[in-house]
Amino acid sequence: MKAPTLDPVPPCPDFLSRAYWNGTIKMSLSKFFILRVLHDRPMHGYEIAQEVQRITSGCCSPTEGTIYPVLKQYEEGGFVTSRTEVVSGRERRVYTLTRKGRQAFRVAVAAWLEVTAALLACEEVIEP
Amino acid sequence: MKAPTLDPVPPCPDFLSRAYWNGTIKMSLSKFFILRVLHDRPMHGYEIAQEVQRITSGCCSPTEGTIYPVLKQYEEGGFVTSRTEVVSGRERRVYTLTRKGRQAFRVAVAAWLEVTAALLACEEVIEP
DNA sequence: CTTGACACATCGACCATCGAGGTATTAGGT
DNA sequence: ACCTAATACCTCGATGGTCGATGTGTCAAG
Repeated sequence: MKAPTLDPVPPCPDFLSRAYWNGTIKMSLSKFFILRVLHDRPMHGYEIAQEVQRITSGCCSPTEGTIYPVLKQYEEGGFVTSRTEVVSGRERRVYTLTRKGRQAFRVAVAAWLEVTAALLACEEVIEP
Repeated sequence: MKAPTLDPVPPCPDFLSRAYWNGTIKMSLSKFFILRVLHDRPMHGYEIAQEVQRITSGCCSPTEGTIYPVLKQYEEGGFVTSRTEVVSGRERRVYTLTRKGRQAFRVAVAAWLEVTAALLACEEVIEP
């Protein structure tokens, strides 16, 4: 009841659309920006999503399907700790970045900055 | 004859290692940088790999398993054209960026530049 | 005559993300 | 009273990008 066409080799995406590039860009940034916003202050999952969207000007907006598994992974590895809070009757799980989490963030930033240099250089290539 | 351990939920990667972050960073950049190097001049697959590695200071080094499927996709969509050359007895397939390919590159650069701003801001967060 | 660089190609696996679906509570509008 | 939207959490399947292994072949150097 879905696709009559079955594509073992999917066709060409729309490389001309901004949506395509935004999509692929997101692919490695969510994990990074989750560390980024927790670096400022402890937050709960829902808040993290909004905050990431805000600081990236909407360019990067991880969904809940992304955030909660990642937070679980981070907690498993000791990069964040979590505690349960009750705010006006509602329960929420607040995540705090650990010392180890800050270290990880520093490594991530270093890695990204190197690529950023190459990225910025691309701007000049376009209109010489 | 392989893994005795079977992980439906894989454990925590090493978020402290540069290798991890380089790995995830690569995940959306190869397609981008392939356009980038072809923007300079026509190249063949092998050369593209080396050139991408060079301009990204080794940070991004797409393998052949990445490059050839991507080139095929680009050609399908009319973003590159290819012709066969024979250089000192060896055959090679040389790829040229089309007008449409240049357009796609411009869209991609615009998308990346927006994120880059948020990325650069992260540097200042670390040591206030 | 063997080794390593060049050059192309394919395949299975892995991992990050999304979107859809599910469960609850609270606040506000009518 | 009732319904809806926003808050808040969680899980699952599908999609898509990349890697590493594997295979084929040519050429140059030792």
